[in-house]
Amino acid sequence: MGRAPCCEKMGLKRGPWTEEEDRILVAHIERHGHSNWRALPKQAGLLRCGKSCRLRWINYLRPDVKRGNFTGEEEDAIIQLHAMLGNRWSMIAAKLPGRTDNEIKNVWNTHLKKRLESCKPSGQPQAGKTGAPKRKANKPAAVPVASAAPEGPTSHPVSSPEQSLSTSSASDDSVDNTGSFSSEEFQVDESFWSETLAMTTVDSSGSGMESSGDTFGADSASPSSSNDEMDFWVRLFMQAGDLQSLSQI
DNA sequence: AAGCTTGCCAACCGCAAACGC
DNA sequence: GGCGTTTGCGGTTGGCAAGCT
Repeated sequence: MGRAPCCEKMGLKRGPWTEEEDRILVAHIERHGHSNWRALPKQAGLLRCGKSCRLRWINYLRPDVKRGNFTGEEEDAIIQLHAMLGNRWSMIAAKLPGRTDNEIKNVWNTHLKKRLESCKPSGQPQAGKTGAPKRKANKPAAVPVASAAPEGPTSHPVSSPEQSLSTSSASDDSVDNTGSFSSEEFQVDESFWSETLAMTTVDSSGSGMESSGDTFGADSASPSSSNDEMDFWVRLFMQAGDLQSLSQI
């Protein structure tokens, strides 16, 4: 909001969107779609840059965007995914129907990160905070082991939902120091992600979550049920467990 | 009641990948 | 294959509201 303007110099508007602008953008996208963000504002008669329109649509105006507080399950999912993926917000968002990367990023930075830090010994670096390379699009396999399996014993890249933070207010210690999963014990490699993500997208039973690419399409299906979400996590954890066993052979 | 601090979140920027010619 | 343009992503900022002194 207060940086060097990129739109202002072209006479374009910046800052908070008005209801009128929202209406115009939604109406235009409903009628013509958004094949070309750059041309869209001009066609719609908006004094905004395409980037701004895109962001507004994705983060706020899309019909499938879920508003309101995050549920415990969603927070757990974010924590787990962040432990494995690092700051790949778009990938995390793809696994949380109705949530945007921006929203997840905000929740992480304002709530979850602090919560996580408060229950780990000082000096422990945050999972994936620095390790993840910036934007390796569509390449979950690129998750470096270092970020996928945080070094501290307090982080559990893959733990059961019961171990998750939001359900452990009285047992933060359990998240803990016992280290049932150490970085040596659990390492996520490329094949893990290829297989795991493929499993979630191609799941023929139909119980998997949506594919990461289509989850948020304006015309995508409605969000999956929480049962499906739980199913996803159960499968993910089981898969992780299987791979661990195999790696020890 | 007023001033100050802190937390939240919408929106912006820069960079890099993807795309098209 | 090279180059310019567009899109998407992650990091960061700053306005506002709530809480605190």
